[in-house]
Amino acid sequence: MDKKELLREKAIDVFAQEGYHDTKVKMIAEESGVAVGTVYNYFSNKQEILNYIFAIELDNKIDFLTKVKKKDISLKDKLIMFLNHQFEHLGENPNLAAVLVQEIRMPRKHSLEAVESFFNKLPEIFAEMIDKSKKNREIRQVNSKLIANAIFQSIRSVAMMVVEDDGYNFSEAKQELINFFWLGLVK
Amino acid sequence: MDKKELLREKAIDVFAQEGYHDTKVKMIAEESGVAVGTVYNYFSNKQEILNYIFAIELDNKIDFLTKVKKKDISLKDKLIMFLNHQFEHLGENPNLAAVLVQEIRMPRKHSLEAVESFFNKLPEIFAEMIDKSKKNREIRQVNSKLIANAIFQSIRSVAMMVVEDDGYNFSEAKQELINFFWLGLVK
Amino acid sequence: MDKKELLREKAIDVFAQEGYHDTKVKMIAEESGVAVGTVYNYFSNKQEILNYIFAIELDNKIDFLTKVKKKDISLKDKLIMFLNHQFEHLGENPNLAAVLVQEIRMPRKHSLEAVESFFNKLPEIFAEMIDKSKKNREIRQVNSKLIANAIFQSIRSVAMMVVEDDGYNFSEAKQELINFFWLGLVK
Amino acid sequence: MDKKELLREKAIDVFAQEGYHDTKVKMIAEESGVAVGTVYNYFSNKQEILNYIFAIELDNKIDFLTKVKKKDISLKDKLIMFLNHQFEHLGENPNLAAVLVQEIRMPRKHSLEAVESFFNKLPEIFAEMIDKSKKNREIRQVNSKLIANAIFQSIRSVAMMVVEDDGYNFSEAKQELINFFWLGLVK
DNA sequence: AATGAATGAGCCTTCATTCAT
DNA sequence: TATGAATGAAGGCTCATTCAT
Repeated sequence: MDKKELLREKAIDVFAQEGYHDTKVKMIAEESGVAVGTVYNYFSNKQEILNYIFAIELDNKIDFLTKVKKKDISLKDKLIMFLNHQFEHLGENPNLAAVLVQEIRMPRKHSLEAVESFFNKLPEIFAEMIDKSKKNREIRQVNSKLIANAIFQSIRSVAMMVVEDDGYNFSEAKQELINFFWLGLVK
Repeated sequence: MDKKELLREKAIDVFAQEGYHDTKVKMIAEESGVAVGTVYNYFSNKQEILNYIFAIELDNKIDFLTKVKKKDISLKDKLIMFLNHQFEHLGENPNLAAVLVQEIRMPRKHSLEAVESFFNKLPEIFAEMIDKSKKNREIRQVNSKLIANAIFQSIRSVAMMVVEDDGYNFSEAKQELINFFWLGLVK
Repeated sequence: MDKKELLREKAIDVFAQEGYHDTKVKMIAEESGVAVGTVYNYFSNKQEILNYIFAIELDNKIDFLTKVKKKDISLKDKLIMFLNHQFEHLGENPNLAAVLVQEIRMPRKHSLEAVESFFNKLPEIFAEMIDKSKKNREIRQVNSKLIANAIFQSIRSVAMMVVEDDGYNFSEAKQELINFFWLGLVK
Repeated sequence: MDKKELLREKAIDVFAQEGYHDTKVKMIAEESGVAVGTVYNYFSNKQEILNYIFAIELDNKIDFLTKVKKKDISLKDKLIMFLNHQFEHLGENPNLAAVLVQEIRMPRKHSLEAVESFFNKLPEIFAEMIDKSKKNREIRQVNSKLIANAIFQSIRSVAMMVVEDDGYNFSEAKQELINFFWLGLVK
């Protein structure tokens, strides 16, 4: 049994429930059925736990996006693929969604490496996809970075809404966003 | 001299610089040139300071949005008005922008009243504006609440980008967003 | 009432009783009748308390030795003056004696500033006194620094013996040391 | 290969480098190339490691001093023999010297058996040698125990100086001390 | 209204020690 | 005998909040 993975999963639950700042390391330990000290055998401190959670997601998403980026399909289809992947993943892990959304980049202050990357690298890849599509004359001329950010944040926020509020379902949300984005982009 | 207002302004600076959690009440007192005890003569606790900051902004924005909502102009023009107002305001108060963006809603947990409202009421008003426009057949049929949220978060995130990164200017950002949103909405 | 002085005095008692490492900051606080936090209003950390104790003694002793050094009397009389001063002071503060003796210089490792100085500066002044006496042909040619150290440590150790063991009295110890040192030095 | 001996030697190195309190048992294990658990197969706890180091030295020195004591030679020659033995030994094991000097007796508190003995037994044997010499009218009447202590501490402190500071050599230090002690003692 | 010293609950982290393998 | 992951008691330190002046 991979204890680090166990701790990561339980940490997600506790962070989601309590918020990072109100989470005591002891809670994560108890939730995981281990002693506090054990947590520190796998993470050097509390921040590292959060960082690790983001690092895993970052890897996961970068892998996926990089693969999607290379595909010879329309930007719209790429967006669809990402939204599918994203919403499926978060739908299965609502607590993870909560953690990813609740934590924010601390502007002007050094924050955790993986958290920082999460908010920089991912929109960057989006921007590259948009750029490529611009060159292909598939979409109109837009400021790629800016629009990539807007899209990235929209997705995050809508994901949260859906997870929080039972009135929504992922499939509807997905359709809405795709249409919204696509019409906003297409010539 | 209104001391509460002084404290609010200095608190914005410190929160922006340090983040809410890393800000010590003493920092705000020092920045304001008063003793810690004085802070507690105007705010019952640290959270209340943040809450007050959001409350002021919330009032400001609700007032503005309510007025805009009533106007007999197109949704696009309403969006333009809001973006103008928003970006002007934040451009003059980059630290305020940082505070408003850095703080996040704490899902599933009781958070501060005004902060909560900020993230609920404002998108709600947006949604109402969108609804109205839908009825007028000005725009296509969209899930108002969902799209309102996406727009609201996009604006927040782009505002932050512009404030953080000198490579952007508000006027360009505004134009990009308006086009993006409008094309995404219009029939 | 000078609280820092109160804390210093109580800290001496607790350090003497328990040893520095076994002393909990809470013990000092309780002994002083204040809350833990109060200790940290006067000292930035536990080490600083010990450092302050040494700093005070260092100042005291440097002042005294510097004055003695300047006097136009024999080295023997200078030693007598120092021993008188030293043993009187420690006789009145046995706990202080215990603290000063129990803490030792950590060779090859950076230790506390005042503690470090205590073990360097004081023997240095001794060495200077010996040097002067050597030049006056009052005593024989010795390695001043080395002998100064030997004398300094002898005094420390004997002071401890006397404080610990009721079988001795300061006056006898003083006489013994003076004779021992002096015969060892004189031509 | 005697593992207990290996552990003792490596422990001396680490204690010398870090000081007893800052040494983690894990460091000793790593330095020795074994697992932490293994350390506990040879020593019941951390204190026992230090105690064992002192016990070995104590035995060594008691053996030597007892033999020297019995010899039919002058006290001066006995002191010379001890200093020779001492400085040779420590010169070959500077880290050992550091450990023996850095640790101090904890007055008024139960400390480790061998450490305690080290600071009591050795000066005691010295005192006996001095006593014998006093009876033989070889030296003047002195308080044996007190002077024995002074000598013992002087040697410790000077040994440390020499080990620490390359400016000294054992042979010079030895000569200085012998002269100093002897003149201080002789009629 | 202003002050700022005092408070003390509470949390992160350490690390000597254990014990199942 | 050797291992090293697991343990959990314990302590240094923080900082929001209070309140006597």
